[in-house]
Amino acid sequence: MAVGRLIVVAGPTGTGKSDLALDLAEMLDAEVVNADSMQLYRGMDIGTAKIPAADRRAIPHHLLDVLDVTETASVASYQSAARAAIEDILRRGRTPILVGGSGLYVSSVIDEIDFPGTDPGVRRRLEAELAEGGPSLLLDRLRAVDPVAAGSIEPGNGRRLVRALEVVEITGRPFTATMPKPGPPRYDACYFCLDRETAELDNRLAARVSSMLAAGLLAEVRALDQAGLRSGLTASRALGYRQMLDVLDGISEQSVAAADTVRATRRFVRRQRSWFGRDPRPIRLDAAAADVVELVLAAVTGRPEVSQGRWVGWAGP
RNA sequence: GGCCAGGUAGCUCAGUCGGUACGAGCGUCCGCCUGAAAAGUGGAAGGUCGCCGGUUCGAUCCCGGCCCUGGCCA
Repeated sequence: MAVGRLIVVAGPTGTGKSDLALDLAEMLDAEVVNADSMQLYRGMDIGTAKIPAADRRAIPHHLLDVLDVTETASVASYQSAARAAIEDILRRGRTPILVGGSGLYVSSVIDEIDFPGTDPGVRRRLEAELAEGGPSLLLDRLRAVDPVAAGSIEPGNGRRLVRALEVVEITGRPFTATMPKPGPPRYDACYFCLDRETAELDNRLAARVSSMLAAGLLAEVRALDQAGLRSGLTASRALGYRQMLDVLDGISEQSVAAADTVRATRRFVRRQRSWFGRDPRPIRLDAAAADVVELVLAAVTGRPEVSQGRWVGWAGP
């Protein structure tokens, strides 16, 4: 039963998105498209909670293991790859399910966002200037060339200041520093946001980190270290990986690193909720509800039990 | 039992040579987010400064006693 539209399963990490996607995929003759910035990396398996190939129930998964840890991930390239994968799946008469917790990545697929180009040379120069003069230098410069952007970027956010200046310099046009208002999603997407009660999610996260360690996370990180993980701008910052590198360096004990990872993950969940929470479009589901799969199927096939924008299950976080 | 160090924000600790705690990091809460987004960033709430007395115009800071913690010695 293909439904001819995109299904999106987003939400904070550790809520059970990947498992739900597998269940849905089986029922809908669907294929999974990853929307998780870290599962893009080859070899980052345990720490990203990537579903092992053997457990994928023969359901095709796209955009997993497409980058080397030394490569820098980027939304722009993700956007075109993900859209291409989705369009191909639809063309073949199957159902694409976009699954992941990277808010900007999900948005890049279903929203009308055009990412202006980039120039490594310009970028490098601006970054050097940031390192030397600090953000205030760049902010002053941005004020002169693009006051609107300068007004909406936090004065201390060097990263965004660099990007804004880069865009202005290479395109000659102002930098759009605000996200577009949510409109009708592309691909007629049926958009779900999965969540769980905070206390329950906290427990799951703690348990997940312990089982990652038991499953050999440290060894995975050691192997990736040999493969150049440290030189990867994005991959080396991943939750769990950064902390395990500290263990390898003797900077912290494994137990401390584990606690740090849990804490950092909780902080991440908060940012994810802040991101997804403001989007009025998704149907919010409690992953702990016994009938999540049925609820999703009902919504996807247009039956009235589930209404857009309403919490289903519990009242929401 | 004696000696020493210490008891300040939920946690770890700064600090006040007596005048309303400029506290910090972490945690918590609330935001932002257009080519690093598991990244980057803004803000807020939290304190009877162990307890009881004394000295003083005034004590978290001085004095006495007590309680608690850690260490050392018997």
